[in-house]
Amino acid sequence: MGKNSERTKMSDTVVPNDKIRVRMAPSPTGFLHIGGARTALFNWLFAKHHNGQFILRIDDTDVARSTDESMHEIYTALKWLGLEWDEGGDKGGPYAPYLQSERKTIYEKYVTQLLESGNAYYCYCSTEELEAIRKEARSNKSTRSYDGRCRHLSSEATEQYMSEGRKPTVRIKMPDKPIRVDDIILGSRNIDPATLEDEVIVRSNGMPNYNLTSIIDDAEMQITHVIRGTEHLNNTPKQIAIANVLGLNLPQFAHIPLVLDDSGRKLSKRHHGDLVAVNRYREQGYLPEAMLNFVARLGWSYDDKQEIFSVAELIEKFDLDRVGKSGSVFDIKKLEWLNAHYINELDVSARTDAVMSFWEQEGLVDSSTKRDWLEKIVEAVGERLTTFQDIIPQTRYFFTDDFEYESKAVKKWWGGSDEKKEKTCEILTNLGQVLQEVAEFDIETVESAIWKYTDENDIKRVAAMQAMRIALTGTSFGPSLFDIVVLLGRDEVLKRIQRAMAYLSHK
RNA sequence: GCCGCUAUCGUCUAGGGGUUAGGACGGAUGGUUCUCAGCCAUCAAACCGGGGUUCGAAUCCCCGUAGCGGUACCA
Repeated sequence: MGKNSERTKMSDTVVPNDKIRVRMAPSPTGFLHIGGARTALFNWLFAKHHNGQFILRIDDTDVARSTDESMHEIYTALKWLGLEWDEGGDKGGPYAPYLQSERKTIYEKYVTQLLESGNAYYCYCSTEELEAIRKEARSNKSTRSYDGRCRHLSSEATEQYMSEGRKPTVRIKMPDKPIRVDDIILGSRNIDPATLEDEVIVRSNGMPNYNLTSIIDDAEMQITHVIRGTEHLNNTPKQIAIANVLGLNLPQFAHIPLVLDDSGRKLSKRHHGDLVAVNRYREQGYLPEAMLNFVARLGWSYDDKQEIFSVAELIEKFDLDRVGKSGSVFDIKKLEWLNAHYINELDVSARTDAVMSFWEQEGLVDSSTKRDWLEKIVEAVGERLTTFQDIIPQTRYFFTDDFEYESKAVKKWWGGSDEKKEKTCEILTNLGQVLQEVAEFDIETVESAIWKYTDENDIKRVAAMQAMRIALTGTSFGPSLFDIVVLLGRDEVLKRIQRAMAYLSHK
């Protein structure tokens, strides 16, 4: 497999009897966005493909920003996508609890160990002091922004700080030997210890930090592979250093490239708002299959022929060795194409089910609306839906005649001049007459009657049809007009033709 | 500033010393039809730059450049 052979080898180093365990570890500080969904998907696919386990851990050590609401939104999004987890979240499991905020005593044990072995120390620097240190380091072109000055605090200094009431943080002492980082996707490298600084591992409020909790939990929860975004790449050596000192087993790492916006920046809640929220796509009438298929192809490919992958195929074919190294732009056009594809694979009944809530939301249908009729509407709409919410603009006129005539359409097909309008009125009148007299109001009869009229009177089919289409729907495009006519019914059609003629003669 | 990662059509990507550099989305054109969508056909569109290595480089190496990520008592 060419360039990826090295990676393949690395992922194959997993002992086959070892059950693969991966995790998704979101921080509940907002909704799940496209990038997070992809991280979840890659983890989930990797687990499913290798018959392993997918764990959902909630990294909520940031008390100030974490919310319960966010956590539940993440659950909803993940469940909608069908990325069910084997352990964790609201589900529990053998390594419970899975909320880091509930695992404090576990971390405390390790922190004590670190402190006692001299691998961590208290740091009394204030935020302001830290900032000054950083500024200084920057102007000195230093490779780190904290100089480790509290490593060797005298007991007098410590007492002094304590008497001032300062609450210390705990910092990890970084090693002075290079750290080797092996990454399944990115390969191996050695990190110069001069670039590693003594990270804060416990906040002054007593809450431990990500770099500590993450690697501890990965070990405690027997995680074999950490698959996460490359924004964590620089955290990895720090976490490895901590694990080494603690004697923890290391997972294998696989950093997946970022999902970017169309100007090449990382997708984030902060900059892109809920434009990138997974739940929003659900609300807009996207199908989870489309979303999954789309997101899977961001950074992963199978070969040069296949774009459409069912979930089962994804599970069968996905592996880390075909994940690329460079970021990928989120292209909504492609998502739309995929969504249309998956919608069109649904039968009429399933499509009707899917579309129902949108109609209901708009107050267009209620329990008395006939299912049979609705299905026929969906059938008439055919392959015109990109998302389910498209059903509203495309079918509103079936339920109400309270619509405006589109001015562009009016101008083009009803006529800009009085003369043309008169002609249109004449056609409409005759069409109304034809429809009035037609014996059976079904598609075949209506169609042949109309064609008979146009052809015998030397009227262009398009002109007649478009004139009537606007009268019936207000727009110049949509399903087959015969479908519309029959679905609307004779009375409604005649009524709308009357209304159109009134409009034409008054203007 | 410092550290790191990355680099094939506009976008997602295949390929990986010798290819007409392939596919898909999007775009354009034509066909089909009562319109639109769809479908079918066709077209335009790419190896970041410079040096090496080599008979031959988009592919390997080096150096640039650019973009991005990180640089928090966020994750």
